[in-house]
Amino acid sequence: MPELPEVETTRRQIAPIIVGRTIKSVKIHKGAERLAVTHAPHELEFTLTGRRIDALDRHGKYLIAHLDDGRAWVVHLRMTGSLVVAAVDKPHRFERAQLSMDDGVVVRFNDLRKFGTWHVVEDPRDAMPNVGPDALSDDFTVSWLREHLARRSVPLKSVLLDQKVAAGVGNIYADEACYIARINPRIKAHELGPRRVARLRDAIVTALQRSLVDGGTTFSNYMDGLGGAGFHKTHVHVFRRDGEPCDHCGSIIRKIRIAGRGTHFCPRCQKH
DNA sequence: ACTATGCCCTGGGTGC
DNA sequence: TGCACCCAGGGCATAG
Repeated sequence: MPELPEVETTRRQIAPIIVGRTIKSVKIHKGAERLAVTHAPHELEFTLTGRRIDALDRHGKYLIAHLDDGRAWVVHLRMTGSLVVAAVDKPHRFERAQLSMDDGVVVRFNDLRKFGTWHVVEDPRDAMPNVGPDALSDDFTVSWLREHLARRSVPLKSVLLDQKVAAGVGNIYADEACYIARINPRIKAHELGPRRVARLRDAIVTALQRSLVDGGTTFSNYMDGLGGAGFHKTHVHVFRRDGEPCDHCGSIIRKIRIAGRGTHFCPRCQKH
């Protein structure tokens, strides 16, 4: 699942290759029409064609390509998407769209489950209306987090998945952050005191930064901007490690369900 | 305003 | 080998 570290890894890899280049052609494949949110597929292809990419930014899990006509091409990889730059060779099994750049480089959008989205908008914020500060930005402060936790009575895990609260955090890093902060993901958000909120904020940043060093986490489908895998999986503490011993205390990692999401934690290190 | 639920989508895994 | 079923989950729509 591409979350902040995976999307940022992709951005860093493909930005040097596509920024400054002009899009020569775009093809959204049959069956992947839902990819195009703001336009009909052929209109979106037409809209992108001939545009130069002036910058490639990221906010939370969104990639934002700034175009030379002032608009923005906003890409979300959702569950199984990846944006891969590759020399021309045989297409990936789950390729849903393809761009050719003016220097011959081909950018492939692969997405097994077809949940990914493309917007072309005047203002990138129009494509991500419910998104708050990026979790690795200076705007993601302890006081911001405290404010949002204080008015929510749902489990902490649910709040951490809310992109309005911490853009870029998804299921993997919500679990990892709770583990690093030694907080039970089931605790009601408003029950967290100031000290633990501060610890949690640091743990979120730590979890994301550690993964970024490894190029993100690949469990099954995620591939980075060059078609490779992230290797943070080998450094994950709890996510999908249920049944295995905790790195710290040796207790068996448990898996429960919170807000419809698989949630992993150490019952001893994260008692409360 | 907050909370809960269902939907989208398809390969991989399991059980019979 | 085949078939039915369940699971994974980000973000949105909808209802309460």
